[in-house]
Amino acid sequence: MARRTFHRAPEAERRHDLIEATLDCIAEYGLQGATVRQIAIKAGVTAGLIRHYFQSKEHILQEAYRLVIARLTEKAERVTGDPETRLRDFIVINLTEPVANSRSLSLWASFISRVSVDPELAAIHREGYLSFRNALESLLADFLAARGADASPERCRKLAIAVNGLLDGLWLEGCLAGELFGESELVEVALTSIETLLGLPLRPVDAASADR
Amino acid sequence: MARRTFHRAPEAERRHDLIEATLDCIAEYGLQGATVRQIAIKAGVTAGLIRHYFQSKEHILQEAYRLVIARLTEKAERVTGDPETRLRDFIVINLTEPVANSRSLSLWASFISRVSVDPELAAIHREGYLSFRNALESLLADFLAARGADASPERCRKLAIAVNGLLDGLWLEGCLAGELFGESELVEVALTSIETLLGLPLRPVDAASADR
DNA sequence: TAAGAAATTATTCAAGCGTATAATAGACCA
DNA sequence: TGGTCTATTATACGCTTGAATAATTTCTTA
Repeated sequence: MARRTFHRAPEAERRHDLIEATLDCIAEYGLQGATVRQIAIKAGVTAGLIRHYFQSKEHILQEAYRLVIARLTEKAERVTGDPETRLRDFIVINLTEPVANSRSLSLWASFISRVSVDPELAAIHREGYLSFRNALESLLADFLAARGADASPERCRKLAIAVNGLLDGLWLEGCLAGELFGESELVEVALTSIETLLGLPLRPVDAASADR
Repeated sequence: MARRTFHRAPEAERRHDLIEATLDCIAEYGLQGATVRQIAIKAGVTAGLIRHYFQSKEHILQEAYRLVIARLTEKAERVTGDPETRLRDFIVINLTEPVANSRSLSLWASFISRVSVDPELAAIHREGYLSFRNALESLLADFLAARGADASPERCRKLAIAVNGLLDGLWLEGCLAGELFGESELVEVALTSIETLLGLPLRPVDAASADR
């Protein structure tokens, strides 16, 4: 009865593969389907290996959540260019692939549902949330200032709350029922709504990207 | 070895108690913690009884989700009064207790994370979502019409998408991090933002409720 | 090329899971 | 009040779970 052959992988790579497999399991079968054995199968290893890299199942879930949050926020937080471009790109990125799709939502909701159970997950969540909102708030402040509009801290705070809510909500709608909306309908709604909220026009996406 | 005593409950009451216990378990320990045995303990019965009332665990979860959705939407969909009052109450209800709290979010997220796994849950979800958005769209149409503003179907659709997103997003923010906001800050942000989006003022909440 | 380190597999364990079935007792009606 | 129905308890079964440990194989390096 021959043992299966295997190859030894660098620690970082193996850990990453295991985390990726965990996310695949959660997206496909839900948190309940992300068992140690299923994750191992998906990663092409045996179950015991998971415990060699992660102290417990809780720990691999925490690492997996970190990766989910990073993927949801990293692109939007690295926008470049003038204030208007940065703001507009931020909006578009958050409402299009790969941030907005049903897999993202499945993963996000799975972890959110555990935030109230696992304090460590709650900490990871809070960090990601604050970082996202601060990024948005400074984008708004820069944009308003560049246009010579009122950019007082109070106004920026209120606007950040509203725009953050709008983006979160539209992201949710798009992920949950994307087929109910036209091609780029949600992005259009977001851009025109935010223009209205800020009281300032944003150049249309086409003209703007043609500039670059 | 004496058996434990018990009392026979009417079917409707017992079913309701079991569903309520299910929600308690999910809110406290997450979906994973909502085991047949835990639910039974929470309901003060033994595990076998659950199968007497529900065909399987899947079925009790589906019923539980129906209740969650009903509680999230029923109050807001029953607003009365003139168009402005209805719209404003709709907004306020969705962003205050008991709709907006961390328990609601835990339950909602738990089920949303299973929507992609269980088609029956997906159907329940879709029904609730469409009903909510239609209610909002007609509230907006009535309000715009009453004020003599443009209430064309296209405009109402776009506005409903935006306002729905805004409400969902603010609800999310409030549930997830309520302590980051002032007493009624989210409601204020929602009301002023929606005023801006519609291009029409809403009387403040105080003056309005004093009218009734 | 031989040896040692450790990454990986294989196996085992106790606990908990959803479900099935049999025994019991509460409640209603004759 | 006694008999009957069935809601409820009690117990058991087979599986799966996360975890622990022992056995191997791969890879490095001297």
